[in-house]
Amino acid sequence: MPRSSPSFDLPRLFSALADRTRLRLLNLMNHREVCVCQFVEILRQSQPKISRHLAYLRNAGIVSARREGKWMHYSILHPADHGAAAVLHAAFRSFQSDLEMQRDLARLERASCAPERFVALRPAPVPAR
Amino acid sequence: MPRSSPSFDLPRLFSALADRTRLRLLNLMNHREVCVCQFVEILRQSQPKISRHLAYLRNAGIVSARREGKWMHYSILHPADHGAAAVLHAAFRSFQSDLEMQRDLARLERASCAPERFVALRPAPVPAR
DNA sequence: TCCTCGTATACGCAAAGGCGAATATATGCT
DNA sequence: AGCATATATTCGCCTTTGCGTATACGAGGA
Repeated sequence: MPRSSPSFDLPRLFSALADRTRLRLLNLMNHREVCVCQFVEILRQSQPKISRHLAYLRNAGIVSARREGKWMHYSILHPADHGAAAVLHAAFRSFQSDLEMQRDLARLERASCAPERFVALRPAPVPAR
Repeated sequence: MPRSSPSFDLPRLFSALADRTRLRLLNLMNHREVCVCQFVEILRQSQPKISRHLAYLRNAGIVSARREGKWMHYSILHPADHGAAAVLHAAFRSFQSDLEMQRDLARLERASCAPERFVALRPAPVPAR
């Protein structure tokens, strides 16, 4: 039986949105490109977990990845389908009344991927032989 | 760790929308109350399957049920949260570009729960003893 | 080339979801 | 009470999802 639906795969889109961690990731990507290390630092979740959810969003076609040296930068990929884009937009708007989402955004303001900030915490170099 | 989110449970809402059968049910309930027998007839799916998905929507809080004699009538329960209501509204709008959804609505126009339509198909009465 | 860092994927497990088939519940009729 | 109809729930099975842990990959620097 043909689906006869030229439109977006809506259940797939909704599945991608049906997880709090993924919603937080999308919220951080709203209007800007975000690096994986920033996601990890802001959400305080393990790197594999973050990476897996980003892969899920990528497979759902609502996020794109760009490599820059060792770093991966993720950003929203707005669906071509108008209805799907509207759903995504409504989701973003709903984040405005969510305190945790706003807190995440505030932390993104200060977050930085620059590892120089942690130089002082590095272990002492191994003595030369 | 407190969620600190007074808003709607968005992942739960999106989970409820992450199934094509449930989206079709919601589409049929748009602007009108629909009887279970109509769902079964229009979607051509088994009654337990329809009933299970309706229960899922009920538990997610986006549908309400009303009993009328032997029949159960379901209708949309718009969320109080503005963001969640907007998401739901965007979902409904996206149905307009989906051929199967429009076909379902067209079938709803003709569908009726009245069993009188099938009187002619009933077996002959058992002869009196 | 080796090492390190940032990121992605594989593995094993537990929980959730979806389905068909069977069964239970509720209402109305006789 | 007994039966038929409309709907809901249960059960067993399979697939999917989410997670922690471990490991692989890929780029840059020594």
